[in-house]
Amino acid sequence: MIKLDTDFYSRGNVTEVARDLLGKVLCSRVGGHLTKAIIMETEAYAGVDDRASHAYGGRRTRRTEPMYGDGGTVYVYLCYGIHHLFNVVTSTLNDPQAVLVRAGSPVEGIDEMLRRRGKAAVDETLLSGPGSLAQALGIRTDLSGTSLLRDRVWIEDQGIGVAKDAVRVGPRIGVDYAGEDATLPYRFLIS
DNA sequence: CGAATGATATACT
DNA sequence: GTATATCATTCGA
Repeated sequence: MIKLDTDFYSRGNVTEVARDLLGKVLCSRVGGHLTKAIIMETEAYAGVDDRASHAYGGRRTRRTEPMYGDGGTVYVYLCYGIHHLFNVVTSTLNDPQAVLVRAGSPVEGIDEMLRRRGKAAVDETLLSGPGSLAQALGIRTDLSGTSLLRDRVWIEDQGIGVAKDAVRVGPRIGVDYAGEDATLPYRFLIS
């Protein structure tokens, strides 16, 4: 049970980090509740050259500021007015690369996840979809800009192995507006 | 399949 | 400062 550190996040290769995050355990301690989930699906957002990224072309606003932080910074933002999307900043200062966590598998604090999601029993939709995942773990925009090296949100390596042929790669979801960059194989998921 | 939803970015006054 | 188009989605038919 090892908390991932800066070396993991700051490798400077987003797609590699996105791939390696599969099988890791995303943990949060919010409102006194501990929740943990195995990461099942990720997407890489490759900085200023990626049209799907908020930081495309070096755009820099108050919302995207955390993306320009050091590796291991948390970037949470609101989409469609409702959904909180959880991202992990990879790479180093002023190199805005990030990994979006899209889906997970519940490990701990399941009762609390159910309560936050308004569900009575675990089903496959509990942690599927970036908005749902963030909601179940209690992740909201107030966590944006915090560090994964602290104790509110972090990621552990519990030694869960992911076979190479169990990883599926494909184009990212919901980024049609990004033109050619929408077809890049930046999406990773465990089948 | 289609509507809801509200913070944010951008272009104005 | 104010207005409006936009959006890395979800849920209910």
